[in-house]
Amino acid sequence: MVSNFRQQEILELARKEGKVTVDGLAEIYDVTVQTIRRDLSELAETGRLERVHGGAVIPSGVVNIVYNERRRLNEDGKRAIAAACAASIPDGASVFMNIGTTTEAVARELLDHENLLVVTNNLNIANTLAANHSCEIILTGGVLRRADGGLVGGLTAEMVKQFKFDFSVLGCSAIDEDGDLLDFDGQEILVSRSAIQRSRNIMVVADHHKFQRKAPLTICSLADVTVLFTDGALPDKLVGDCQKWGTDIVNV
Amino acid sequence: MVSNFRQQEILELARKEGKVTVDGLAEIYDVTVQTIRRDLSELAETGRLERVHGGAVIPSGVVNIVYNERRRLNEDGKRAIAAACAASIPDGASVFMNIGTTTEAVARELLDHENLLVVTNNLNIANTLAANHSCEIILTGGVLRRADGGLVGGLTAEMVKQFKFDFSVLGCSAIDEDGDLLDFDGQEILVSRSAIQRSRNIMVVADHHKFQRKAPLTICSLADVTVLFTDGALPDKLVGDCQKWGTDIVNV
DNA sequence: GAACGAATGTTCGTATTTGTTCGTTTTTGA
DNA sequence: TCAAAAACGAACAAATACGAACATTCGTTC
Repeated sequence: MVSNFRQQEILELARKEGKVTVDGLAEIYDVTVQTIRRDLSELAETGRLERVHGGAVIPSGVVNIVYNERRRLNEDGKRAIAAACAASIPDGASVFMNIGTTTEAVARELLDHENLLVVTNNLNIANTLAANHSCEIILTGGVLRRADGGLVGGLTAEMVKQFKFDFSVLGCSAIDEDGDLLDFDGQEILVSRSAIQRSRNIMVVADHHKFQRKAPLTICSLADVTVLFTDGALPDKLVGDCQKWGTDIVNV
Repeated sequence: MVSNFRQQEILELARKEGKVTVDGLAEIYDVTVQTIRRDLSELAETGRLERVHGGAVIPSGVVNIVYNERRRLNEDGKRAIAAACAASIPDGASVFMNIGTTTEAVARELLDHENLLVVTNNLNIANTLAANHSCEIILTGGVLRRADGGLVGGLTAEMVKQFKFDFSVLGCSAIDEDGDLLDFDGQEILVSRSAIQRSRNIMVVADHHKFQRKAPLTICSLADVTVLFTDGALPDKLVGDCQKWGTDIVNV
């Protein structure tokens, strides 16, 4: 589904060479760089190429473009949240981590921890933490979802139930004003709930955007959570509720 | 997600050479060392490289050095075997693939196939085939073994039993003169056997070195196999046996 | 042949990347 | 252990690439 003959050829060229340049293509086809940019933008939008400064390369890896963009959203905030969360996980702990860009940030901050046991349904986290040699990594089985590197399917929740964790590090799609953790994905909710059941400490990582979003399904309430790590002010009412519930809030 | 051409190539170079130097790269790309430092910093930040004074090395990641060397052993032979094997797998097939450098080579040859369903306990295969967008990938759960990117543990075999495959693509540690497929790892044997039970066609990929090696545990006999793909002459006796058993031999 | 739409070219303000400089940190070798 | 050399990263300026908006060209349709 390319909108012109150039795009088809650009794709072939990129596959053969591994990359294409804006200037090079402009010369080949004798058009302006702007036209080539339009072609590359379209190809990148549909995920066929990955745009880089000066040209484009073949897309690599598990995860699609949208997710990568989401990963960049409030990157610094997520890193700060992740650092705080990682700091409160001691060496030797057993940890569950679910799907999400913020939990992935936590994984990166855990690279220097020692003797962790990490169970996850997130392929990206497994790939990241593989660099930490003292960390035992257990992947749940499931269908690989390219959208976010998640492993989904009925068996995942069952597998999680076999463990007992010191910590669950959970991300979610949204948190509403009542303090309910929300998500879009029904199966992922089952996984998160199983993890909550089997964990001594529930850590939720959520940047301030999550308080402005909505999602249809409830994972649990902040009342069930041990600590919430975030990077923005919560509504006053929620702060009060958390105090009542005994839910700690760490605001980085 | 790389932000420029260099980074992509730096990664490839690092994977090939095991390391890259700041000065060397600056010379190759005819840019200042500062620019290279920025590239390496970015790659290190996302965990793709590990920064060292004067350059960078590949992170001690999913797969250890020994395995990488094994992967290079008879690389061309394995690719030829893999190409033949992939050629006899039709689009739309359901396939199981186990741990092993040769099965990984098959995965690379399957990148252009369409609508495959691939079940595997090999993280490397999942990462490779993720680039094939029309391929559904199912990972078995299990403990990540860094030695070879395998997912091992009691649950893997159970999970495999839930499927029915058109093809199993199996590697093994050795094949002895009686035609028995051998392996070092007890759990992996259980996985392979489960796959064999549940597959309409068993394809074994094994380069000629496998006929000179020994391993303690038996997976099954070549009599149970549909096709053997290899790149060297088999002992005459074994050729005769295979004819008797109805096991095809494809010698590339 | 006039009206239209798609593709491309042109212009311009913005964003990103790169080179340069300089003070600090790490490595090396005595 | 100490000093020189090398490598490093931060900060700033220059060069380059970028995308949006608008103009132009060319083929179609009425």
